Amino acid sequence: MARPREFDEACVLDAVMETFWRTGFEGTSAQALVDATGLGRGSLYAAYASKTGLFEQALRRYQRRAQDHVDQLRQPGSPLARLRDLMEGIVEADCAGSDRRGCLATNSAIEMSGRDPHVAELVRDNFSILIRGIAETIRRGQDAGEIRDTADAETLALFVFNAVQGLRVLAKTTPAQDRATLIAVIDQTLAALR
Amino acid sequence: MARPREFDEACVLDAVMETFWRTGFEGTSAQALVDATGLGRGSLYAAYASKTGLFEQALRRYQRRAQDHVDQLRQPGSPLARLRDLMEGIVEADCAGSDRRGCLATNSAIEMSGRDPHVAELVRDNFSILIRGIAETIRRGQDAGEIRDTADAETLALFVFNAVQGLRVLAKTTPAQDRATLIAVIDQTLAALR
DNA sequence: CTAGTTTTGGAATATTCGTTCCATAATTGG
DNA sequence: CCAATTATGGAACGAATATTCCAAAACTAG
Repeated sequence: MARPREFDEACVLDAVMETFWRTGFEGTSAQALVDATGLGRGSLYAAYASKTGLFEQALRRYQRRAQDHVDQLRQPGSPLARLRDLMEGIVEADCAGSDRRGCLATNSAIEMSGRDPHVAELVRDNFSILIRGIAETIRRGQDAGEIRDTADAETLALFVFNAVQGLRVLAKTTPAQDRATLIAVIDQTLAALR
Repeated sequence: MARPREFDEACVLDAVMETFWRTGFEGTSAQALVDATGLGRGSLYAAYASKTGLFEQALRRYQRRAQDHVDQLRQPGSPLARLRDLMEGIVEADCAGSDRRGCLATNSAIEMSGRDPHVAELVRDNFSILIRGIAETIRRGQDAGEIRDTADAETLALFVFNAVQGLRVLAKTTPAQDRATLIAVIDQTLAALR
C-alpha cells in the first residue's frame, strides 16, 4: 500500500446513507453524494465503483439501525411494553419529526426491490434482523404468559412486523396532529397478541 | 375551440399512470412518457404543463382502483370473507405476479409524500376511500355479530388498512413461494377482529 | 371557403446525469 | 532518499434530463 485513504470510511458511508435515506436512489445524484461526503468524484468512484455500489454499501450499513431496534427490544421489562416502545418510537420518529424520511429499508423495498434483486436481498436481510428480534421478544412474552401461545412466535412476529411496515407507510401521510390514530393502531395490534 | 384533441385523455392518462406505477416518479423520464403515450413532447406539455402535473393527474386517476376495491368489498356475502378476498387479492397481485409494482398510492407515499405536500394530500385522499370502504364493511360485520364491537368500526378499519399497507411492503420482497407466510399474516389480522 | 385558433410532433435548448480520466500530491517499502 | 504505488479532486465526457419553441397541419365558426 502506497498511500492510505484520507477519509473515514464509516463517516463517508454514513453521509451517503443519510442522503439516499432522505431522497431515495433515483432522487440522489452523484453530485449530491460528492457534496454530502466532501470527497472528490474520483475518490468516490475509486472506492465504491458506482452509484449502485454506493447504495448497496449504504444499505448494508443501515443494518446497524435494525440491530439497534433489536437491542432496544432486549432491554429488561415487559415484552409487550418493549414492543409498544418500539412501535411508538417509530411513529414518533417518522411522523412527528419534520424529516419524514421513514425507514431506508422500507423505502428501498418500495423503490428498488421490484427491479434490483440484489437490493431486494439486502432489504430482506434487514427485515429478517428485526423480525427475529420481535419473535424473540414474543417468545419471552409467551413464557411469561403475557402473550397467547395459540400461534407460534414466528407467525405472531411477522404479524407485528407487518403492522410496523404499515405504520411506516401511514406515518408518511399522517399529519403530526393525527398521531393519536396511529397509536390506536398500535393498541389494536398489541391487543391481538393477548 | 379551433381544433379538438386527437388523443383520448383517458387512454393517455392510463398509459402515464402505468408508467409512473412501474418505475416511480424519479425513475420515469419525459421520454418514457412520450414513448408510453405515443404523443409528441409538445402535446404532452401543452396538455399537462409538467412532469409533476402529469404525475398528479395520474395519481388522481388511480383513485378508480381504490373505488374498485370498495366495490369488491360491497359484494354480497360475509364481511369477513370480503375482507379476506381483498387482502388475498392484494398478496396475489403484488407477490405472485411478475409485475411487483405494488400500489401506486403506497409507492407515492414512500417516494413523494415527504417532499411534496400536494402529492401527500392526493395519497391521503386515495387512502381515505379504501379506509371508509373497510369501515363500512366492518360495520356490516359488527351488525351481523361476526366482528367484535369492543372497538368502533373506524378504529378497526385503520387497523386493517394498516395491515394492508404492510402487506404491500412485504410483498415487494417476499419470494412468490413464501406467499403462505403472508396469508398467515392475513389470518392473524382477521382473527383480531373476532 | 376563409380567417382564426388550437393541436401536433419533432427540432432545439440548456442543464444535469453518471462515469472516466489524469496530472498532482502523498505515502511507504527498500 | 528514491522509486513505486495509491489517493486526490477537479476537468472532461457523452448521454440523458426536463422543458421550450415553432412551423406545419387540422379543425371550427362565420
